[in-house]
Amino acid sequence: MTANPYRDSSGKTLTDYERPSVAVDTAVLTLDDERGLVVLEVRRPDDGQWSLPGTFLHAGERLADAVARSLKDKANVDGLHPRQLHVFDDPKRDSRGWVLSVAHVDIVRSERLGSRFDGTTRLMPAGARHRLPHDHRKIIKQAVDYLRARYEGRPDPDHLLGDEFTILQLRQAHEHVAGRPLQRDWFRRTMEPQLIPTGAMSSGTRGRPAELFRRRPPG
Amino acid sequence: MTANPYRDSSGKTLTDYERPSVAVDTAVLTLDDERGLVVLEVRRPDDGQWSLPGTFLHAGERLADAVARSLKDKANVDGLHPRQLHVFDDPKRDSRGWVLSVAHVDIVRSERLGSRFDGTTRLMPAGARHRLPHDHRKIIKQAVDYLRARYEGRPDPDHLLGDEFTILQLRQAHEHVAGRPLQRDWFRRTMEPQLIPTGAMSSGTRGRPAELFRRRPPG
DNA sequence: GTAATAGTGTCTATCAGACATTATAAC
DNA sequence: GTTATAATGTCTGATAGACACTATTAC
Repeated sequence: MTANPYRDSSGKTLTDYERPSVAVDTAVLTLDDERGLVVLEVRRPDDGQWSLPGTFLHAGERLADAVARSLKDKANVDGLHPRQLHVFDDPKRDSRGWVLSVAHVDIVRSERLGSRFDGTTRLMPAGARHRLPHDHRKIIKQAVDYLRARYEGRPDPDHLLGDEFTILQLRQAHEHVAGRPLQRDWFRRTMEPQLIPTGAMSSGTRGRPAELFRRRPPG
Repeated sequence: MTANPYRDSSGKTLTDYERPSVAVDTAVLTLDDERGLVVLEVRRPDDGQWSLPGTFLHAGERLADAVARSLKDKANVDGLHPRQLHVFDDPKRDSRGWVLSVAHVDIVRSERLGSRFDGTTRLMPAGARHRLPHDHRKIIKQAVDYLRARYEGRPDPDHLLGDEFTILQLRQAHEHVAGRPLQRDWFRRTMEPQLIPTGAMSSGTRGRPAELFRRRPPG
């Protein structure tokens, strides 16, 4: 028996199967000085419901490209590098039909969201218990869990800070991600081996100026 | 404006979009006394190629159900509880067309694979570098990484052993998953608080009989 | 008896956590 | 000078890792 690339092993062609629509939904997080971790939400034009930005996958499109497109179209945000979290596959989860949704996460400097639309986007605390459609609350929880694990022990892997920063700035970013205060001495001692001092000093601060560091390239 | 549940925000209906086929592929792992972690492979009837068992998602089907169906049909194995790993989404990854594949992992006692088909299934070491289609090597690597993280510090969470076992049996199972020897004293001391002694003893062994334990219910 | 494995005791090096001290800026 | 923050030093309690010793079986 020769292989027919357009048939699977049961002999059916691909189009013999009904196929699901595939969507992407993305939790875009950033830090807010007062509120800590906040998540980007967009208002749907049809029913006014706030939700995570998402879209249907277009023909032949990569998931990451669909995420980028949805963020550009619905929030006017670009340049992100989303990572997959989970596929939500309950056939009844979307009233519009059979829709699989691949949840994604990314976190960016808040300035990267400066271009976002005014009236149709907002930033809400990641822990807020307000109304969201479908599985979006679960997505946010998974996104936060993912980031907390990712940030443990590594100096700001997603560049929430610029290339140079003081250890205080680094610790405050990590505390916002972790959602709890971190021990000052221990934080410095675990991070410093992974940093390179620049020699330059911070200025305009209250007490003794702090040294500026940059991330040590892994390896 | 009222919401139309059968249109998305751009006004297209769901059927206006081309949809991908969605497949599942599963790395089913078990322990082999000699070879350590081994993975279940099936031979495709059309071209004789060995690969991870997989199938296309049927209309309205859950991913976990498709995994269960593929394992029953292609390997005569059932009763598994697969977990998602990753979606492979390269539009050109499958020569038969546009196919997204959701990779899954599970690990079971080897007796659970006792019913598997003779000529069309085999167990191969998870680290073997033999030829596999598509992204199946990546799936196995992710599966092993997932299980190693899952087994760290917890006594056999996926019940590779029965309800009762000695600490030696437990350590050997963990060593096979970890792919390296584990320290005897430390292993006992971290595991024992998570175990309940049954009072019964192992018998028929070489040296002093070992006490049998069962897992302590979490909490 | 010997060999083999189970289980326990103890020492050490490491490290998270806490606290104290010194250094250097703004005011 | 005082106040605030940075940076460093030191102590302590917990624990991974190593080793030794005792206990109990098969042979």
